Amino acid sequence: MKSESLELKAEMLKALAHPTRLKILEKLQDGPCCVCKIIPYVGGEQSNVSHHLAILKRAGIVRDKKKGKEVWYEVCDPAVFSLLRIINQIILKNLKNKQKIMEVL
Amino acid sequence: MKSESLELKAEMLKALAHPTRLKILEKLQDGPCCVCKIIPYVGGEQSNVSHHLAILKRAGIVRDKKKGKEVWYEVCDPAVFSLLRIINQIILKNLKNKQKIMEVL
DNA sequence: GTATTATATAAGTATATGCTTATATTCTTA
DNA sequence: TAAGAATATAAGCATATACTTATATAATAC
Repeated sequence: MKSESLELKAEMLKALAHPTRLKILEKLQDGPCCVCKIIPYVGGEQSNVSHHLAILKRAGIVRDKKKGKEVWYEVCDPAVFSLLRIINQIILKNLKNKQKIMEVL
Repeated sequence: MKSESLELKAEMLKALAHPTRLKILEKLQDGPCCVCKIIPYVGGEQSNVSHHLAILKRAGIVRDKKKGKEVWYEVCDPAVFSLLRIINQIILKNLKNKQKIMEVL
């Protein structure tokens, strides 16, 4: 992969780097979901959620499908959940290390 | 993990979500490295690189160690590289899917 | 055709982020 | 002690991001 791929990587990471968007992905982990269900799950304004969904879609993380008045979203590549699990591990390890340092002091 | 962990996750992802910082991590993949080596590798102003290193450090992604006038940085948890590999996969898959769609059109 | 529903998009505003220039701090050497 | 090297931090400014309110668009029902 070429050096401009750093830009692509940064773009995708930036698309993931927001609690509301992570919350959306949390919901989509169970499978495709209608916006009408995502909004109450996530909380916040409809337009805000819609905007966050657009960011995820533009980044290629989710895709949408219209069904009548409804729009359903699903994750494009489940590998994104593996990624989030690694983040979990790193954070847990960080917290444990911080605890250890506190015990030494 | 509790729901405030979404904030922690977003924070860490945000710390990763910049091409300069990804470039730094690329350098640190080979092992600990002095700032004096990171700066020319990454390019850009010394102060800018220093600032990016501070962001990575604050996020718990890297740690530093002073050696005389020099400061050496290393990655705290190599799992971050696994994370970056997954990002690679996702992006590659996206590009391939885009290619397929182009062929259909 | 009108009204309602579901959702995307626009516009405005506050805050965050990123880069550059300048400066501060620490360490080493002569 | 002064000078130079290495790096962190401050300040200023431009741009990006995030949220709210308002509006546009498409689908459905009557």
